[in-house]
Amino acid sequence: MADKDIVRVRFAPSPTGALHIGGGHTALFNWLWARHTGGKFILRIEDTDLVRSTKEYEQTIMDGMTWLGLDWDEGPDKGGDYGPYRQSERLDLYRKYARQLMDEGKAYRDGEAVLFKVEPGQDVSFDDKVYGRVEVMSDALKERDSDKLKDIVIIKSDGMPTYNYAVVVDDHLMAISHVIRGEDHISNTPKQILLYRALGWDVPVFAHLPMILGKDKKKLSKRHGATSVYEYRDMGYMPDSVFNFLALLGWSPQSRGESGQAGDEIFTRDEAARLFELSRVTRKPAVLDPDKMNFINQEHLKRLDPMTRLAMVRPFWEEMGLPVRNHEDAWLAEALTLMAGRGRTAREMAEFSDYFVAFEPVKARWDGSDISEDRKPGLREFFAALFNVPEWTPDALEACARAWTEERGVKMKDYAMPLRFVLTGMKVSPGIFEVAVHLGRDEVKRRLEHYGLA
RNA sequence: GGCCCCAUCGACUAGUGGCCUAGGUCGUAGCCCUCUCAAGGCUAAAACACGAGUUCGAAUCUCGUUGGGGCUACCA
Repeated sequence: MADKDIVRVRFAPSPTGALHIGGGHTALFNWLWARHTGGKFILRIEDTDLVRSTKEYEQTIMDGMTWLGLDWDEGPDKGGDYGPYRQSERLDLYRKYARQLMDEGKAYRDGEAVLFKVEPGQDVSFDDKVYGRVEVMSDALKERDSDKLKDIVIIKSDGMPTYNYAVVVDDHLMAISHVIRGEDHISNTPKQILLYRALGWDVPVFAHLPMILGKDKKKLSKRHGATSVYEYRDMGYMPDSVFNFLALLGWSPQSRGESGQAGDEIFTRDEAARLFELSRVTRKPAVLDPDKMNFINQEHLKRLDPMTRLAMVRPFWEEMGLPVRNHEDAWLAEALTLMAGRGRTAREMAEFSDYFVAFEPVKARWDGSDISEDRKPGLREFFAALFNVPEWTPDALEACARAWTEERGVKMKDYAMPLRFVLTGMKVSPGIFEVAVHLGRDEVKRRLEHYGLA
C-alpha cells in the first residue's frame, strides 16, 4: 500500500476549554513533524465527555490553532477521507468494535458498560521515539491499593466510548502513523497497546513530549498566569513568537557547523519545519520562562516590516482610545520604526508611543509644573534656536542643540529632557530630535505653547 | 501505596566514553556608546543532584539513593 509510508499525525483536543499552552505545544510538534515529512496533520475533536464539551470551545480551539499558524489537512470543518472527525459522530464505529471484542470473548458487558478483559503476564512494552524503550507488563494495570488486575472500561454506561478505547479505534481507522502527545499519556499507552492487539491492528509509532511546567515546577495551571494562547495574543505577543517560543520547549535546532555553536534560536514556522527532528526532542519537563518569551517576541517585532508591525500595534492603540485614524498609516508605521527595540510586546509598544498618536496622553501624565519659572526663559531661548534651524532633520537639530549648549557651557541633558517631557510626557523615548522631527514643527510648537515654552 | 518517566548554569538547552579546564541562548552584573530608555558592542559570575561501580579514561554506560513529575476515573 502506497499510503503505508506517509506520515499522518493528529492533534486530538477535548473541547472543554480554550487552547491551552500545553495543547498548543503538542499541536505544534505534530504540525512540525507533518510539515517536515510532507505528511498530513489531522485535527480530531474528542468530545465524548458530554457534560464538559461544547461547540464553542471547539471553535475556540480551532481559532487558537489558526492564530498560531497551525493549519490542518483534515478535520471537522474541512472533512477528509477518514471522517467524521468528531468522536461524537463516530459512535457506531466504537460500538461495532466493542461488539467484535465481545463476540470474541475479549470484552464483556457490565451493566450498560463494556469492559475489556486484561490478561496477566503480557508484555506491553514499546519503543517510544522520544523516551526510548518503556518496559511494562500488563500485570501493572492494577486497581488502586490492591493486587487485583483492573479491566479496561471501553464503553461507558452512557454509551460513549472511553478515551483509551476511542483513541485506539480512531488512530487506527484514520491511519495515524505517529502518535505524538504529552508525556502524561505514557502511562496510558500500555492499555492502548492491549486494545490494538485484541483488535488485530498494528500499533502506530509513539512519541511522547515533555510536559510544560510553571515556575514552581508544577504542571502549568491558572495559578501560573497566562495558560491559554489567547491570553498571549491579548498581551501583545505575536503568533510567530509564541510559535517560536513553544518550539524551543523540548527541542532545539541542530547545532550548525563543526564549531559546535548553537543554531539560531529565532526562526520562522517554515524554518522550524525544515529543521525539526523528532529524534532531537528532549525528555526533561520544561519550565516556561516569561523573560525568554519576551525576548523572542521583541526579536520578531524587530524583524517585522513597518506596515505589519503597525497592524500588530494598531489594535492596542485603538483599545486605549487613541485617534489612530487621524494619521496616515505610513506615518504611524514610521513612528513605530523609531520605537525599534523599545517594548517587548505590541501592547508595550503601543503604550510607550501613545504621544505620537495624540497630545492628550502627554497632558494627562505631565502638567509641566516641575519646570520652575526661572528656568523657562532659558528653555524658550533654546527652543527658539531649534526653530531657527533651516533643515528640520534630527541631525541638524542635534547639531544645533549641541552647539547652543556648548557655547553656553551648559549640559545638553538639561535641555533635551524638558523637551522630551513636553513632547512625550515621559522620561524615556527614542532620540528626542527624531521624535520632534517626526511630530513636525507645527505639532512641536503646539505642545511647547501648551506648556508656555514657546 | 503500586506502576511508569525524568535529573547539565536561575530558565531553555548543546553534549550520545577521550574534541569538556562543559558550549550556546534568555535572564543577571559590569564596561562602552549616549539627550533618556531600549537596542547594539565587549566582559563577568553561573551547572554535569548524590553515592558506588564498569573503563586506561565518564556529564555521557550500570546499579542504588535523593529529588521532581505522570498514571492509577464509566475525564481526556
